[in-house]
Amino acid sequence: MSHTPGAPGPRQAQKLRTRQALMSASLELLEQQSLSSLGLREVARAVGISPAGFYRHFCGIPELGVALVEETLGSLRTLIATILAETGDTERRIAHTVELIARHVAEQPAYFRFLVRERTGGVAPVRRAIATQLDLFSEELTEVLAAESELRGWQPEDLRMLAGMYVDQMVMTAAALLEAGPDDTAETARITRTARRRLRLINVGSEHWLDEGQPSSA
Amino acid sequence: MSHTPGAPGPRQAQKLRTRQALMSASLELLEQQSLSSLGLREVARAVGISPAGFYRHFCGIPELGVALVEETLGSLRTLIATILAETGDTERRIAHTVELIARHVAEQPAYFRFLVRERTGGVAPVRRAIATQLDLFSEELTEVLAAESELRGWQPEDLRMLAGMYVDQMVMTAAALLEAGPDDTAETARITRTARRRLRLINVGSEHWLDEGQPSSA
DNA sequence: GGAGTCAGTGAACAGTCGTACTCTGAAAAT
DNA sequence: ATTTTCAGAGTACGACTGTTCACTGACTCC
Repeated sequence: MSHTPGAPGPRQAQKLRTRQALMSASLELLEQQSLSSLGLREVARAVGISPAGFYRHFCGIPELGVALVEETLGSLRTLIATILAETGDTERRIAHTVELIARHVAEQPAYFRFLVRERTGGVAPVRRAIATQLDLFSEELTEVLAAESELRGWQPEDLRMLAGMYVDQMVMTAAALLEAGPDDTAETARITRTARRRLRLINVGSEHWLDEGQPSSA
Repeated sequence: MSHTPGAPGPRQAQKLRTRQALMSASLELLEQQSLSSLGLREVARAVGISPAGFYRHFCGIPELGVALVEETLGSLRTLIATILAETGDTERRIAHTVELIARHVAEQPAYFRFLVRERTGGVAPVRRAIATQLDLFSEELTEVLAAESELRGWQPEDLRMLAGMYVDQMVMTAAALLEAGPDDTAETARITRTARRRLRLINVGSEHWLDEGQPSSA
């Protein structure tokens, strides 16, 4: 019988396992190419199933790409939450955030490579999925910033602008770290150093944002 | 005879013409896909030459991509020079710069699409070529900023950091405008508005950069 | 325990791909 | 005027592509 809906059963368990295999194999293959040139057969071959079997999981490569977005950004969810919950003085927060990103990029390069590459890649549905997820992240950050005492009196639009800058800054930092590679420790140090300074500059700017009369129509 | 080295002659003139045709056809094809999935035959077919004829101009798609980087960023050279030579008060400079970018993106979407997409794309030589060109642009901007009276006393490294932020900001603005499409005037207006605010925030930050003791080792 | 579901197989389809080869004909060099 | 150069055509090659189809066999449900 096994009326427990939580228990997947050997059938669906195996299906989920190959589905996961398809996705992780794709991530590996995508380190050297981009999604729009990834072949359906190529992926199927990598996991050892026939090309037709691929269709049992995804109706095509674009759909697999969208699924990869969900998984990838889901896996970064804890990283994001950690960054959002960051407290303490600004300098520490910046240093900790950059270090967190650097560590995650070093540990899971494929995830970030996929996101950074396909964010502007040639597959529209995937591009949209990534944009949606990043917008969601940006919204969460906006709410965190709204609770910040230093940002009291900010207009909601400006808060969103600031959050967007932080998000884009993190993505660009990840991209730069990926380009350097994990072995180039000197370049990695240079990138994280610059990333900290950029965040610091944004922070300084936000501290004096209300000093000048910000035109509400500009 | 025609010993004038400047005169191309009908022979080389025709070769240059088909070479140019190959490149512009590629740019069109690349609006819907990325370079790593662009086919040699596909390009040859688009300009009406045989696949073998392609090799008379490029030894492969990656080489064509690198040539595209040169042409694309060469074509943006005047835009960049205009931005660099910008004078006047900050607010005007920001508004003018953003407007310049928006106009160029609307007029030559394919150029920017190619740069934005392949900047993080799957073809390493092209990625490196774009990075080199953008670094060059960043260096030029650094020198312009060094002459700025408001930035007197800045360390060279901080100037490079600031220039890099401006450059990345422009690239991201172009990317956002491309994603919106030229018809969505409301979204376009929203993007340029946000872009102006971002530049303004960076500017405010740079005005107060030296206020706080900037740790030289952070 | 018998019927149905369904992940995965294997073969076949019509294409496309990159590359290599010889050949042509007009421009260039002598 | 004759020879050389060379952009491009044409052909052929083997390999790879996405998609469809009927099929198998282990699981699920009643």
